[in-house]
Amino acid sequence: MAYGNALAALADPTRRAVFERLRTGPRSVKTIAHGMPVSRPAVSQHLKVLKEAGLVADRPEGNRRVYYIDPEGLGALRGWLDQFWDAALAAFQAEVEKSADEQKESK
Amino acid sequence: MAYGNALAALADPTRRAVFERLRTGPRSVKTIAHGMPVSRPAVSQHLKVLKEAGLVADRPEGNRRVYYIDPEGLGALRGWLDQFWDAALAAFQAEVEKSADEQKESK
DNA sequence: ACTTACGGTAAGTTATGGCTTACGGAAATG
DNA sequence: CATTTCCGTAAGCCATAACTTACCGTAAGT
Repeated sequence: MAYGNALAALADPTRRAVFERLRTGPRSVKTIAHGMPVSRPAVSQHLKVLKEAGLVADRPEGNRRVYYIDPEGLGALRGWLDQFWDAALAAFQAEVEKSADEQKESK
Repeated sequence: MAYGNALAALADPTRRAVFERLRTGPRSVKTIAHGMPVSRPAVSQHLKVLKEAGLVADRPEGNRRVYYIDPEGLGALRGWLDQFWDAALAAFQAEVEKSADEQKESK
């Protein structure tokens, strides 16, 4: 269920941009919002969603709040994806062979 | 940019359920829709979105259309996630140590 | 040929969610 | 202690998107 919230959180382009800004390291809200096409409160709301999804965590630093990526949500996503990876490759390979057979038949 | 569409496609719970039904192997639209809380046309619309995101592919089989998972979209997602994984772990570890230092200081 | 099964598309309705402005509180600065 | 900086929350607006029903074409059965 955890990966569901993570997927929903990362679906929005703006929120994903917020998340991607944390890839290089921890940042304050101000520096995250700087240069973004939306207002600072909007960024705060996005951070809240990301936090609830387990994708980011935050720490108070004096006047500011510093956000950073939380591996928990990221790990849940990876685990969910890996469930599909092997099965998907096998199924896809079978389809390729099936279409190759049809090619041969129609000759 | 491909991972963006994939994330958006998998964000919706119903559409994700459709996708997850293909994990065990190829299926027709009818069998996918069977037992779902939404109508069959809704399932068709979800399949269209998944297909445009590169997450599924389809093949005609007589009267029916059989859908199966396409590794392309899945792979794009994995690649994008991996970009964050190492950086996230390192950053998170640094935060843990920082909070441990503060504990020691306040003693 | 008629009928049934299958599935994609169109049109219309409704709920959700992302944005803005306005406000409030807490910590630094002077 | 007044002011400024930083950030979160509330209220309201509006666009998007996930449904529904209705309809259409195509392939299989009888």
